[in-house]
Amino acid sequence: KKRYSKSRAKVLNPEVVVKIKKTRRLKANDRERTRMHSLNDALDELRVTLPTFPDDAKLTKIETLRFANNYIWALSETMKVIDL
DNA sequence: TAGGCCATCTGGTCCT
DNA sequence: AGGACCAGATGGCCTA
Repeated sequence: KKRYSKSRAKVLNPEVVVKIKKTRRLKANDRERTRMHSLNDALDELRVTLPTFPDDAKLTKIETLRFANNYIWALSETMKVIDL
């Protein structure tokens, strides 16, 4: 006697499978978009921390990261001097 | 118009 | 299993 009635591997209409895959992808895309937006928000917060002239063009992502790195380095050097 | 920047989609891998 | 993270691909927009 076979009893797959409770089998997890339900045989689904292939048309339905395609539909499920599509909706999963769309959902994943949506999450990915949200994730990238939050990354960009963090980058924006970092930008306002950095000292720039008001009429300067907005720093690009890579510029922001490099500048931040450089700025932190400069500040820590300053601290070293102060500590002397 | 070539090159840089960016947003988005996608499939693979890792993590919970 | 499903979500998070990641890197590559693609296409749009801008400007030197």
